[in-house]
Amino acid sequence: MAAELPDTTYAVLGLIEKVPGASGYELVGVAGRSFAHFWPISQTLLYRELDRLTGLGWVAATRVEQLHAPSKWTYRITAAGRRVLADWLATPTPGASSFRSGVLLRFFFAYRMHPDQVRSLLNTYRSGLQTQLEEFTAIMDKLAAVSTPAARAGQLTALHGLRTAEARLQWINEVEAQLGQNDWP
Amino acid sequence: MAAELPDTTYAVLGLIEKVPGASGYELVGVAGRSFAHFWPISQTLLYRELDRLTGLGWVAATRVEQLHAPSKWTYRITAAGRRVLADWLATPTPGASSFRSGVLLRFFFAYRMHPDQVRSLLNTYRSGLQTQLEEFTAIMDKLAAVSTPAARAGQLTALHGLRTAEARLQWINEVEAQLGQNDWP
DNA sequence: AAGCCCATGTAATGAGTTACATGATTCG
DNA sequence: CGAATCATGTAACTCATTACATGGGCTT
Repeated sequence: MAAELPDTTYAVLGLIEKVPGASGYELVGVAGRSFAHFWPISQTLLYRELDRLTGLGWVAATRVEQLHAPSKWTYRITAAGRRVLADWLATPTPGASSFRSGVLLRFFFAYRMHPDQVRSLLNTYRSGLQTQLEEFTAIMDKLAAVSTPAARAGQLTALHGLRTAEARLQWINEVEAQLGQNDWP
Repeated sequence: MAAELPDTTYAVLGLIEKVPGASGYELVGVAGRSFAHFWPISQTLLYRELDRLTGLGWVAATRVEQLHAPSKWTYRITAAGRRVLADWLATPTPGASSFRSGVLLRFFFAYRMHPDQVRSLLNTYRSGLQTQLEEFTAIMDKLAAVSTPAARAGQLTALHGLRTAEARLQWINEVEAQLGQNDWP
């Protein structure tokens, strides 16, 4: 059995299936606007995965000359690629998820900080979450107009982010309530 | 200014301040049982950070010979270490957080899968979240008995995980309701 | 004797990032 | 002319993981 590939590889593969004939540059943009919220990747990495996928024969690259812009490579999924993508989608992998939060880490060690400092930490967190909330809401609104299955799925993943952000904003309120009662030190 | 250090370094530093005189081995255990939920680190990495921290003079290492167990190094935070820890805690870094979910990634591309397959994906997710929920609840219960500031902080970070898991379980229910109406294809 | 806990470490590899280079075209 | 967009890539680096090695003591 070949070495297991990272989920990032399949993420790019899935994106190519979803947006056929796109260039690497375009895929960077789409990735940034779609699954970046729960699976961020950098431009360099995406290009590397493109190389890997073509090497594996899971996608086919075609050179396209353009008149009013530089030439580019465009990508399409192959039959083999479609097969492995379906396999990967059907593979249950509960472990493949990671969450790292700098704010929470600080909060965990903030037990002897001044309450005001904790409050400011929470405010930083809150504004970040509020931004997320707006982003996810915007995505849902935008996709509400489209009635494709892909848009449905996108809407629901956005809803996941929305619900998560809401719950965490609620958590901040709970914590602040305790801070208010001088229940901290 | 020196190169910026990863948050992991400060995580270990904070742990040493919290558990003075612990050995590397013990710290691995404590880290796994405490902040691993929002900042997982491996054994090797923790040992590496220990080296770094002693090299920087932020912690002091002392050799301790034991009668019924192998000798060990124990660590204590220094005055300099306490200073940088306080600085780090006060530094707002909203960017330092990352979330990657294999389940969500699959869900995003699952728009042409059979509803039953999606359901099974959601069930995998649900059982993982339920496990988390129990873990966080257990932590909160255990810490409820302790009345130190550190335990308070630990309890509240556990609550963060709890609220997040609850919201996501709710999300699963929402999605399943839509699946039931054959609203998927 | 087998297996677990304590205790620390090496080696190899990989994923992912930032910073930068290049060059064309289009728009104000 | 300068800035933005399109388009791809190199280089260097670091964080982090997995797998493995070692060895003593304790327990069953």
